[in-house]
Amino acid sequence: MRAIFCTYRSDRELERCTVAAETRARWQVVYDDIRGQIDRGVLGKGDQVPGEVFLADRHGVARSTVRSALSRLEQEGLITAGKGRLGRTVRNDEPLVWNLHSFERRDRRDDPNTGMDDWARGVADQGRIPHQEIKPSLEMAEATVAGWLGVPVNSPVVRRSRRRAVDDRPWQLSDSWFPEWAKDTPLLTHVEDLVLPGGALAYLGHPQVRTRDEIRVRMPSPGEAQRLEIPVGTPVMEHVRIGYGVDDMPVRVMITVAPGDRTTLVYELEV
Amino acid sequence: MRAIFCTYRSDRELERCTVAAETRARWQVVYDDIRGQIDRGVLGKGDQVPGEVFLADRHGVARSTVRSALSRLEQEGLITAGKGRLGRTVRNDEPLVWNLHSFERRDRRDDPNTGMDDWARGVADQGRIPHQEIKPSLEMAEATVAGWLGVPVNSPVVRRSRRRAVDDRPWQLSDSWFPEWAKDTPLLTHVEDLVLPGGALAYLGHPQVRTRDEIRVRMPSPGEAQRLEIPVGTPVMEHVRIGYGVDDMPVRVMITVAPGDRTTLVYELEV
DNA sequence: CAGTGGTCTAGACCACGCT
DNA sequence: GCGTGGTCTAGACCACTGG
Repeated sequence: MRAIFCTYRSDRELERCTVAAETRARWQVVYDDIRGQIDRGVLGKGDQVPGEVFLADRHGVARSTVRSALSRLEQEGLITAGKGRLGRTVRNDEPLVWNLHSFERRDRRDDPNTGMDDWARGVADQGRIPHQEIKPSLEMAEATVAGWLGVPVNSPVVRRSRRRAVDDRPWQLSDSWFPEWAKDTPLLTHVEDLVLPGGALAYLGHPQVRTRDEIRVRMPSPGEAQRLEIPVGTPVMEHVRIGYGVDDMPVRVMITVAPGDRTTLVYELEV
Repeated sequence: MRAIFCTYRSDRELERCTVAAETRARWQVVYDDIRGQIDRGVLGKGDQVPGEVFLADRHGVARSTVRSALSRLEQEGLITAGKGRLGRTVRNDEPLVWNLHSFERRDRRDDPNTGMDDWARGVADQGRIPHQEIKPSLEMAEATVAGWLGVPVNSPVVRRSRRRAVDDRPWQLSDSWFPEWAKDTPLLTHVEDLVLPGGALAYLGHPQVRTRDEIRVRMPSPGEAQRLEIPVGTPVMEHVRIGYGVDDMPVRVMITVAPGDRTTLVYELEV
């Protein structure tokens, strides 16, 4: 029983693990080879990963064994596969900060001059170009949304479905749901950002006085992966914000799905 | 455009699917079969997934083709693989709510009677059994931590490394880092929860008056996956809380890594 | 023991995209 | 054209676990 010491360098610390030689699979040897090169900086961000046939030859294994190793690295979000002559490359993604403490709250920064809402301003302030498409619709509330909004299932609700992009790349899918009163407001008719003094909800007489945010993380569904151009091995954040009015009833529910490799959530709180 | 009819017999029902031959890979047919059964509830949480050989036979494909489909479902966190006779099962995880608005803040709920700190109380209130091990140590600050704490690189800092478990299952890895002053306090010597009136930091004369939380999501490193018993296809949340003191200097940085399938973050905010 | 998933091989054909 | 990854086959041996 011979022991092998393998080192693994994380962002914050160096770890060491001991593995029995007999238990180490051949695909793991290939995996460690590439992973080590990435961690040590031999392979930098955006660099091309050696090809499957080359690695199979070098390690003396079958091509499918190499594919097991590379597919694991893809799952972990370290590399991404191109098509044709491109080959695989080491992933390189710049996360965007999304400040959820200030987002759509007291100190919201809608800009009537540029027509940018709070989200767009936050993106523009980071030197990126925001863009969003909005599709309003009148729908029957499904169970989940009905529960959050505190209305009966299948009662009419207004939905504003957003697809947000940054620098012409898809960034977020964000759906807002409002109770029935919203059907007589621009929330149902206006297809652009609603930039109104104090925020659209306050302007329409239904200010949010309290919010509850729930954050979950999971792998994307095939549909989400397609619409957000999410590569294999990238999780998504699911952010649900429920806004409550002065009577402590929900005035809006917003469900946002954001790719994990392009998003950092921030909350700044006073104790 | 040739159509392939494939029939699949589960224990409970016989299904038939029609697929365009040109547009759909054969592993995707198998994938859609199982995914559909999960989505429609034919396969419930905890149920056993049909075996590889069985599926290969029913769909008339090679076993490795079936494995491609099942491995994709594993990546997406829908099923999990057992060993030996167990086979694969549909995943079944109950997320635990972690309220980060109240966590370690003004309304913290440490309990001197039970010796539970704020986190443990939050878990116990949800009917689960919390447990944590703490390892304090004096270390040299790495670049990341030094930057967050606002101290020189390689200057001495106190680290309290936590491994939290719920119901005897690993739950979080949480490391707190304190500036040099902490080396003369129980923060460096006490290996249990520090339950002190108003919270340890306030009691020791360095209250947090403001915090900044950063939340990121990624796939776990191999070490994290092992220590937290994270199955394939499960992302982690990385939560960084920087606490600032009355002089607006950081008094503590806490980095928490939590498995995505067992955690829901909650922030409740007043507008 | 029988059946499960884990690993592995040595081939094969294809679509794609660069040169 | 040629090398890339995507898909697929038909075998094989192994460790593990339940009945």
